[in-house]
Amino acid sequence: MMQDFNTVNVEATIQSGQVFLWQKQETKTDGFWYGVNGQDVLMVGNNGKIRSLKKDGSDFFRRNDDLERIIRTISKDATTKKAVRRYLGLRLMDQDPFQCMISFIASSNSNIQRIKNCLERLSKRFGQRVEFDKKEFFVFPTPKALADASVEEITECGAGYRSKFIRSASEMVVKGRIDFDRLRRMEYAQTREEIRAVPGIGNKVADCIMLFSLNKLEAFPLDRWMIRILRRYYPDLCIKTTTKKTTAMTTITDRQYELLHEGIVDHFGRYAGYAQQFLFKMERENFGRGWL
DNA sequence: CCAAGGCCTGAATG
DNA sequence: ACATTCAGGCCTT
Repeated sequence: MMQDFNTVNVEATIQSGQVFLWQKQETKTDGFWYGVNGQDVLMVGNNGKIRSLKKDGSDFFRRNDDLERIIRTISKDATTKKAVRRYLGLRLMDQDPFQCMISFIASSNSNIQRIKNCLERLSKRFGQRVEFDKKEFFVFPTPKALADASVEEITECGAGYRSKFIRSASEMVVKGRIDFDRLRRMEYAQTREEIRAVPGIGNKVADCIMLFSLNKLEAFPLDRWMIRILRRYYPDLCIKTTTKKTTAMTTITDRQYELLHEGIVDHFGRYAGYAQQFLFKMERENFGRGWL
């Protein structure tokens, strides 16, 4: 049977935990989405067609990826095959790196709704107001805008103890200590090392930033959910790391994270990040938690 | 290298 | 109502 690898499932993609500043607009006939991506505002129809304020020509849905090949590569077992079949059309997005970095620094020890609130308030306070489709939006703050903000002001946006991380990270970008264009061209391991030097960026956050905005498809964010999934469906992969037989032990050390990631790339291959996205989506749906 | 504790906050739970 | 728990981690002992 011939499968369609070109159609993007916009709703599933936007609601897959990769992005936070998106809103659905319902009409009588169909729906579409508006989203902030860095200094740009995007409008996406259910057909996946994008209109944007800046028309920067970026490949937001990564349409240049060879999905047929990628899916063939990651479909190494029954679990992945099932997840891929169920969510065919789910994509990784290629986000603005600065927004992505701040978003995931803000995400630690938090939840979707609160991350959204925080990022919306940051944008409204420090981002530029723009009009698009006769509607008002606040684009994401520039690195300079957040670097110039006080920690207290960032806290007022609901970032909590992460506020100082957000400001330091922004300063590092302004100073060129973090250079996204350069990181984008570098290898996974070295990129990881550099961004992990940013306060507030640990293993999981680093993998999110790399996978969602720096074109590192072997990045495989291991959060509590993914670790749970791996323990259930891929116990063999976990043997190296989890001799502990605990109940809900879903935190791992740096060393364990590294070993587990190696095992994952061995198993799924160089596009492991796509596998993560499909598995994550499936498990979240199975679990049936309110999501937005 | 590993374990434990603290951390902002607010929605969900009892 | 009110208190407590918990959430898609990270940093410091």
